[in-house]
Amino acid sequence: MEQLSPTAYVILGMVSEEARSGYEIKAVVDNSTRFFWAASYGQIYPELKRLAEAGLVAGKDAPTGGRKRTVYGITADGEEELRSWLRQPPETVEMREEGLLKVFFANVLPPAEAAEILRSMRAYRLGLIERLRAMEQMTAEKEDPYPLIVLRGGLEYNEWFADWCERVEAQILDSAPEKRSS
Amino acid sequence: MEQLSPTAYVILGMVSEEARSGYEIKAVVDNSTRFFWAASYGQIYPELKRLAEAGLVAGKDAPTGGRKRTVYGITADGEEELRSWLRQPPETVEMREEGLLKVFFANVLPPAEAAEILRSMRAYRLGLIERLRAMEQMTAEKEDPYPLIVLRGGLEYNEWFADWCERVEAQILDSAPEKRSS
DNA sequence: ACAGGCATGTAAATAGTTACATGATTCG
DNA sequence: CGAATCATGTAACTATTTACATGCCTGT
Repeated sequence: MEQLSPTAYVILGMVSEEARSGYEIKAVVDNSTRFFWAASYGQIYPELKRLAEAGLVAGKDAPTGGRKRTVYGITADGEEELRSWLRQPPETVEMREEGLLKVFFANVLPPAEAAEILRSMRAYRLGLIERLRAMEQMTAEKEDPYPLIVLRGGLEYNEWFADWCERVEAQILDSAPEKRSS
Repeated sequence: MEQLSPTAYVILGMVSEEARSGYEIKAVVDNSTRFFWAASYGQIYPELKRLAEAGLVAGKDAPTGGRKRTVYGITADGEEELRSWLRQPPETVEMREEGLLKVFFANVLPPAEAAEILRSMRAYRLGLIERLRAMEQMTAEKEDPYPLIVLRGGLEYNEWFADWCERVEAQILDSAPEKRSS
């Protein structure tokens, strides 16, 4: 068996708590890990099949009312695989932040327009903070403490980022040659 | 002309400062933007061709000694395109951080092993900080202030992250049920 | 002579998103 | 009845990395 992709482990982790359908996994991911690891249907459904073939998860019919539905639970092998992955040092660390790229090249713009990039970035981070705060209550209710730890880390990160944007914006405007009235 | 990918703008930005070869672009990216926007040869060379066809960059032979070499410079159209991109609010914001994923699912591990994840993550960030610091001198020498602003932002970010790891590690070990001698 | 860096490029694989198709069920 | 949500899936596309191939030049 070739080794699994990190996205496979998201799914494995998500079904380890309780049996879930592909649809539910997507919903949970969108309300938790998506800020540092997203997953789309295009990944989830094929991956669930692969994991089932590998014997790491097991699907069973669990219709809601008359609506067809398959939930997947983790198997003993799957749990072992999950635990062994958790014990390896993390590898994938990636970031693609178009805003920083724009700041990097901002020298071709006048300072006022460069500052505008920072304002956009800050507004985006403030929006994220609101969404994360809305998720905080729900997450705090579970007995598993780790999702809350991560969520609060996300909040701190975005607060730092928003603050950085504010400081850099001020710095750009401060050092810009100003028009004097005298 | 279909719109360019953000990676195309990295290249456009990189040749806007001075004419550069694909090889040089890769080297500069690896020493600057790669922490928030990477680019590989597999992207750079084909993209340079596309940009040249679109008239946004222009290549010219610039052999070093007898060694064949093509450097690309930005055209007037290219500068216009770059500036107009810089004026749009940033769109792409992505993060894939396997460490946070592992912390998120750490409940299936005993606290001591969960703490180990944080130690790995912190060590990684400390390593990054060293590399960024090594780049700081060189970056500070240029007259364009923006790369230095971004680099220092990266330093602050990684320092925050390393500190967060330390705090969370302590928190996990603190709240773990301890063996008492009495 | 040979190692290492300069230089250009491509093929294949991997990863991931988007958009679409389909259909059932629930709620107002 | 119609809209929203539940539910599963796939095809096409886009993006990106990795690995390889090629060859020249420079310094030891």
